[in-house]
Amino acid sequence: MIVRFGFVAMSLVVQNASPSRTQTYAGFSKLDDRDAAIRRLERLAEENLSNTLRILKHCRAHDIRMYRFSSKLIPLATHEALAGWDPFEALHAAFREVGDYAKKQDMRVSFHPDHFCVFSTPRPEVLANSIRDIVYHVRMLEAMGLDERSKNNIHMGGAYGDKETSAERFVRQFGELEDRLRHRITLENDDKTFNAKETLAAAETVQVPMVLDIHHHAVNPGDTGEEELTEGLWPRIAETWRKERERLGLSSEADLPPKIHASSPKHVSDPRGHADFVSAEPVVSFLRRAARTSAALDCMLEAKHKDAALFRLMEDLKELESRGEGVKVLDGGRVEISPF
DNA sequence: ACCTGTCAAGTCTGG
DNA sequence: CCAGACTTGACAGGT
Repeated sequence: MIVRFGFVAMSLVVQNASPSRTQTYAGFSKLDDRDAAIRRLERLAEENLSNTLRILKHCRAHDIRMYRFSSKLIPLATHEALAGWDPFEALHAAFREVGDYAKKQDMRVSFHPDHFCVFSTPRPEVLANSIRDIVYHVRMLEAMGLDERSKNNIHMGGAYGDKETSAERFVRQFGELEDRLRHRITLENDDKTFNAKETLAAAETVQVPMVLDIHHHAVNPGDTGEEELTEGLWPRIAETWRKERERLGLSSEADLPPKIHASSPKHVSDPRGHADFVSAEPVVSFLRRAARTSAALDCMLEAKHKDAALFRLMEDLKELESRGEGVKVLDGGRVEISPF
């Protein structure tokens, strides 16, 4: 199985390259020239996009083929008070340049709208905000000129005291989204409410691919044991991706491999928190089992130290390779994992 | 230059 | 019923 690794949003290696510079609404409304204030937001967005491009070039230089964009590329993008503002016109060229570069380097890119995007919510205004947030993220992918292989990963949301009803509400409300939005979404198991089995059931029902977070699974496994995860759930998760490839007319698993997230617990007292780095052994242990089913897989690292954690993991993988642990570091940032 | 409280947004818990 | 925790990088205002 061929595995590629990626990291999230910012680089700890490239200096002064934040893709998430912003402005508070309090600061924005203090400026009395509204046009100038809006131009300032657009200037910040251009700076964020130009730093995003710098990070993509850094990825290319280090054979990193997977990256998650910051959701904060455009400051105050979905704020109520800026509802009439369309930043995409001014940012057209900047978005296109980022997208063109990602395509040229054949990078897998994505977004991860954060916890304000909740399709299980019983509150109509929260649902409306969630749709607005998804539209914002989809418009960014479209402005980059990226096809539907590039997606926005979300969680199902809260349980509100009744997880079953909540899951049904998720399926109903999510199902009402137009195809243009639905085809841009993946579903991920979370660390305290919807576990891997429940998330997979929902993903199968609404027909979107599922992203498996193996750290979330470790702290929120439900009744799913390790054996059932790799022998029972993983083949079904891989199948959600096969269906998506079929829908997109892609023939090879390498064209859109299943995706997982990996991170390590911050501390025994805070097992849900993300550690600075990622321990290689538990990840390799999962990958070797997944390799029974899959020929390709992409793994997003969610570590505090971002790309620095990725570089350290690659060094640790080389160490495992030298000990004959079923790992082989290839060129192009790819790692070959042998099944066991 | 550095430190600390705050930030647009949601949900859950505990008092 | 409401305040605070959760989580995160960066702003904003202070020294």
